[in-house]
Amino acid sequence: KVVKVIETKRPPNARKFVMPEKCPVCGAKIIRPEGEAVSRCPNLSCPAKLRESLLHFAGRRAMNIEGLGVKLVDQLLEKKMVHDYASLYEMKLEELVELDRFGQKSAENLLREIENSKQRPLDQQIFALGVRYTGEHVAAILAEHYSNIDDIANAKVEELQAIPGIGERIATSIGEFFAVPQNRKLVERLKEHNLFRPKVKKQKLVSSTLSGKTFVITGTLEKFSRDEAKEEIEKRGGKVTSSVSKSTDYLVCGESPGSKLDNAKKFGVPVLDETEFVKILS
DNA sequence: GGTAGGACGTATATCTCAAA
DNA sequence: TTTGAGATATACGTCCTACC
Repeated sequence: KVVKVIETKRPPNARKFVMPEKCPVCGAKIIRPEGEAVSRCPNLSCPAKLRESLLHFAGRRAMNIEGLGVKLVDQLLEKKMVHDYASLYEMKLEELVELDRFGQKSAENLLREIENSKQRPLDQQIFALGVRYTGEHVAAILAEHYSNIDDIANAKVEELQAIPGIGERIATSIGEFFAVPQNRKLVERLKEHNLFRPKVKKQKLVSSTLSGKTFVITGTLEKFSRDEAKEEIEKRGGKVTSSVSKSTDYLVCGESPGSKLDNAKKFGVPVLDETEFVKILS
C-alpha cells in the first residue's frame, strides 16, 4: 500500500495542500507512473509508506488487529519496535507496557489480537499485504483460484490475467509486487509466523435459497454486523455488493440508512427491513 | 470522570473490468 | 470506444473502551 502524495482530483471536503516536488517524509523525488491519476513516492523504504502499510495490514478488513491504530503504530515506529509486518509478530509484553497510555491489560489485549490474526482466512491475508489494485474482492478471487500464497507469488502475469475479474493492470501489479525480493522475503517471514496457511474450504452452503440474488446492505442492523449479514447471505448462495444498481435484487435496510436507500427507491429495488431479512434467511 | 484513541458506518470520487 | 456495474480509497462523525 503506497502513500498518496498528490491527487489530481480530490473530494470537495478534502483539505487543500500545495503539490510537493519531493516526498515530505523521506525527501525522494515524487513521480507519477504512466496512466496513474496520482503521484507517489517511489522510495521502497519510505517511512510514510511503512506507516500506512502497517495501518492497512492491521485494519479490520485485513488482519483485523484490534487496538493497533494510528497512534500506536506511530509509537511503535518511533521506538523502532516494528519495521515491517512480520516484526508485529515478534513484539514482547514487557516492551509494550513501556508505551504511552499502555498498561498491562492493553498490552495483553494487543498480543492476543496479534496472535488471533494468524487465523484470518487466506483472502484477508492476501488483502493485508497491500498489493496495489488488490483489494478485498481481488484478494478473494486469488484465494479462490489458488490455495496458497506461493502459487500466487510464482504465477506469471499472463496466467493471472486469464482469471476472470483480473485484468492487465491488476495482474501486472501483482507480478511487480512479487518480483521485489524484499516482498518475497517478507512473505517467507510471515509464513514462519504461521501466516498464509493453505486456504480452508469455505463453509458449505446451508441452502441455495438466495442463489443468484444480489444484496446491498445499508444502515445498522440490530441482530447482525455487516459481516455477519454478508456471511448469512453468502451461505445461502447470494451475493453482497457495495452499491445499489438496477441489477440489485434487495436492499437490506437497518437503522439510519444512507443514500443507498434513495438509490434503491430510484431503481425500484425492493427494500427489506431487518425482520423481513431474517424471514428471507429462514 | 475526563480524555485519547480505535472501531464502525456513511458518503463520495475515482478506478477497473466486461459487455455492448 | 463507450458505458454501466461494482470495487477501492479516503474523509468524517459518532460511539465505545481503556488509561490516567
